[in-house]
Amino acid sequence: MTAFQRPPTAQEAVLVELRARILRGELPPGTALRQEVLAASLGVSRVPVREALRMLESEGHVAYAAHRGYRVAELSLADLEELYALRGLLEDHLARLAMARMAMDDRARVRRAHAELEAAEAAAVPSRTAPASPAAGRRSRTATAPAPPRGAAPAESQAALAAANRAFHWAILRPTPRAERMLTTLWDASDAYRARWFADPANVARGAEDHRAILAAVEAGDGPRVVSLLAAHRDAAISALRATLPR
Amino acid sequence: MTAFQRPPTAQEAVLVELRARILRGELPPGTALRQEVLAASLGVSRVPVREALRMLESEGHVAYAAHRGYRVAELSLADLEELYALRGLLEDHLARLAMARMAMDDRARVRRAHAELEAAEAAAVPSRTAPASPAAGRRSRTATAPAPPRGAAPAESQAALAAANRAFHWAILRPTPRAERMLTTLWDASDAYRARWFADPANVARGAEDHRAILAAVEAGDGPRVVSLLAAHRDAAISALRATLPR
DNA sequence: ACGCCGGATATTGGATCCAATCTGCTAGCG
DNA sequence: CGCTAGCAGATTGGATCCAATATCCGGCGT
Repeated sequence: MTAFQRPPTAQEAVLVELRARILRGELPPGTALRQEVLAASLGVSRVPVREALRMLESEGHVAYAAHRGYRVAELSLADLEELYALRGLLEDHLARLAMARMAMDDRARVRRAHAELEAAEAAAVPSRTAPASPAAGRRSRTATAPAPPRGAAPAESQAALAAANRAFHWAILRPTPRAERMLTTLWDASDAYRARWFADPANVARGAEDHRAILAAVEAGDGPRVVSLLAAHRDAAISALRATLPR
Repeated sequence: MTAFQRPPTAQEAVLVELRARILRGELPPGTALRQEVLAASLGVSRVPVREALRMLESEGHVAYAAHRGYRVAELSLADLEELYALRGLLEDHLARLAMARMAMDDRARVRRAHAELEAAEAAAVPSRTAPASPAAGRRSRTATAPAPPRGAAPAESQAALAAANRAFHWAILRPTPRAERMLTTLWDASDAYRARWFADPANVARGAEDHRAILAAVEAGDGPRVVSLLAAHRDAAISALRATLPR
């Protein structure tokens, strides 16, 4: 019954859709983004596309060169390291703060978020129909969506997993508005790569274990342990991501 | 001989100019930004103005409501507190890191930055021709520049002071790229208010003292002291800013 | 008298059209 | 034979025009 949350403006719609496509890993890093093509593909003129691209640039999702257009931002190794250093700094701080003031209903919220996360994790590993990636070849690096993995589930269930994962962490950290903006930026920056990583069920399973341990520590009210488990969780992620980077 | 660094695109020029006007304190927080007016005032059409405004929105300098336009962002008390909490977190970290690896020529850079800062501070307090603010009245809150303080210097010498101040802190902290983006955002958020604060020579003088003490600690290689002096410096700023806020 | 409804105006959002810039290719010259 | 100049196509940037939405104000009904 929730009437369509239709964005009141086309740019907004374009922005949301493009951001989603980038973070999901369609439109992989490096892809050139032709305004005309995107406009056609979304059924609007080039103007709202341009404005959405500008915003994506400010958000760091696309790189821009004057008169040469936009392309999906790529992640350098140095950038990855810095990203996680900053995440560590912020998340440690937030986790300590949050654990110090964690009340009963906060704990309940974390538990609920974890329940949904487990559901999403289960949904993302249903069939073993995800072998090695289908020899991606050197296809033209342009805005053609790279054919979602066969089967119905993956595309959206992975997006759901990413969302549930983030919600779980957010429930623990309870970031204040500006901190949330920063954290979102930092998480987003690696989402396109993480999408690939989450494609392997084994990785999802390992993450799930981490999450259960973290939940337990939260329930126990063991702040320092939560902090260190989160740090370990990030460390696992960073070394995994290193492998998916160009070289 | 440095040929004009003319931006290759009008949006860029508009972006830079509008941002400067906002951070300088012309276009005070809350001002409504009419696209038509800005476009005329800058000699371009509305299109580049719109795109610049979008970027300023992503940067947090202006607030946007669909179909209702843009206005210069205002700072709430809660926002101010969070701002400085995050600055503290980041700057403590960066300062510790930087002091641990500070080499001789880094120190020289800090010294140079401080010399320029002192010059800027001196230039910003030349004449005592800055009494109480001229009863601002309730003028229509629209994009009319609020008549720069009389005399030739203030407008640009204050901008120079702000720049030199930032350069000094940057020289100490040496932020990595993403950290710099974050810090810039955090500093920018209060610049419009700080502009008012810096209008009073007494405040500039107090800041100058802080800076000298900080420089001394840097030269002495006393990391912990640098960190604590920087913290005190921020504390002074935050309590000063609190006073300039709406209520 | 108060509140709701409807139209006029101003302002923003979007589409189309034109101009400026870049890329790649081809031809001409050293 | 390699390099540079310049031309053609493609793509982005900007301006003008039109549509959609919000605000403001006056009139009507209860």
